[in-house]
Amino acid sequence: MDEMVCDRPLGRSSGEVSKSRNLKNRAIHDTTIVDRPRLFAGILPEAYTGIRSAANVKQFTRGEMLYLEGDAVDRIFLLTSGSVKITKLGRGGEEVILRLAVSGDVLGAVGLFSCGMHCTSAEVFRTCRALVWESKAFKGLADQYPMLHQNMVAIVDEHLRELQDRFREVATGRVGPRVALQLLRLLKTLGQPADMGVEVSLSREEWAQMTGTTLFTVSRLLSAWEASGIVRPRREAVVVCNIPSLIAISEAD
Amino acid sequence: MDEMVCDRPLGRSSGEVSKSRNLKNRAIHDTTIVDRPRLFAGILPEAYTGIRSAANVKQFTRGEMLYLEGDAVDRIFLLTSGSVKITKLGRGGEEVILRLAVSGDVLGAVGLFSCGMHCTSAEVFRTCRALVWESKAFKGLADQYPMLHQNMVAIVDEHLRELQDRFREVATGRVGPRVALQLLRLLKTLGQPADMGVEVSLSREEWAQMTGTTLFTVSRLLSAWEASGIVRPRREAVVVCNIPSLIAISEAD
DNA sequence: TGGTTTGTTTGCGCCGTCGCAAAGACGGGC
DNA sequence: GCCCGTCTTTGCGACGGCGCAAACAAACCA
Repeated sequence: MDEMVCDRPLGRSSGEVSKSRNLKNRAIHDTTIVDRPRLFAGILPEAYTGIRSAANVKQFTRGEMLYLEGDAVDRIFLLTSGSVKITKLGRGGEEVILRLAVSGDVLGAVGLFSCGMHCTSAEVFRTCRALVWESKAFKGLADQYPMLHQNMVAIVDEHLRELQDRFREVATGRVGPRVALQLLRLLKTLGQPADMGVEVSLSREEWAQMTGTTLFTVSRLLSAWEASGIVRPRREAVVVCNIPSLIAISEAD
Repeated sequence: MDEMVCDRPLGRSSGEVSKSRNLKNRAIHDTTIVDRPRLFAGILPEAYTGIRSAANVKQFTRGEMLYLEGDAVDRIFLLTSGSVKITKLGRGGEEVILRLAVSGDVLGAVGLFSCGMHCTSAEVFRTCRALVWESKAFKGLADQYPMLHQNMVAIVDEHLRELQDRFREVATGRVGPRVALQLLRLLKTLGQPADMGVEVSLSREEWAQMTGTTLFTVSRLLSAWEASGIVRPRREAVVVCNIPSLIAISEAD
């Protein structure tokens, strides 16, 4: 019943790993603050409890669409497990993946306070659970706790910064370094221990949609890297064996 | 002394043109609300006056750097005239242009509330004036007027949405449509009436840096479009003559 | 006014990447 | 186990766009 937000596979986006490890023996309400999703950072524990109780816990299975590009924002999601693919379509049907949301990420909140419409689609990638607020209720909460707006600024800005990096890469760089870099990025949020390495489960086409290339080119790259012992290509996944080499490739040229 | 924020060359990013035109005879304090920069939307006029009085009015000339990638955020700028080029560099020195800020746009405010660092550089493009707040003072204002945070969410989200579009274009589309589309976009914010058309002042290299290509390819495209009577290439500028044709090109493929 | 700097155009050749097609590998269902 | 659908690999061919270099044009300055 009490949804925890703590099952990120490897690492943590902020640099607080060592900190929370050092504090593992502290009081319970302290750890609830440390493991709190960024959206609710700085909210008092009792207020946090109230905010959470205004949400319904729901589960979604792979392939389900949480919302579609163009929909009005009617629900706000806070992922507590699993992952969600955030995509955008072109007129010709070409689809790009903007990011993969994981546990602790919030979906829809930002759009609610800008134009009120989703400009992306959200498809469940790994079966996930989420806290779900009605948009009207969430608006009320945001009015009550101004800190939510401040947190949203930081969250959107982080998304913007990552997309700025990827824009620069796809605008000026070659495919190899881009794919290597994206592989390294997703290792941190989606990587799972596998035989002699870390596995990231994305199909060739999905890697292509993240990096602005084709599934064929991705396949060829992975084959070449396998020959060098850097990765082990799997069906709808890649096992990374040699991270330093991958970093070297990502910095080439 | 009283800086107005109202000299956008053509059009307006929001859809309020007809509205403000219909209300042109209303009381003065109403028009100050209509022409208010988005950052201060929803702020009471008297509070707005106080906020503005906390800023210094400064002028910057073409080529000046307002801040550099990696700098700590120490000043917040609100442009009242001119324009500023927001760029990002790669390790190899390749530079991309993320956007061109114009009158009414705010620079630095978002970074102040996320990581406190600039992740882009800002170079004055057309000599500009700006209201400038010390970051500490601005933080105090944001605490005092929570609406500022809410407005910042909408502002960053708009930047994110535009970059998402451009990311999709550069990731999946061809150069021609991209350049045409960017030409149409900047027409709205930077376009100035010229002989039989609208002029946008950007060099070939800058067009390339906005669209993820090279100045040579841009030059070739413009030459081809000139042969069709769609544009008139100028030194460090392009005059657009046939907008519908440009739209057709941007939607091709 | 003439020289210098900066920006632009255009030709030519090459290479990275795409696009398709066919074959192969893997997994799921019955 | 077998079939069938989906995903992946690889070869081959083509082409869009890049990179360079040289000529050209326009502004700037003395």
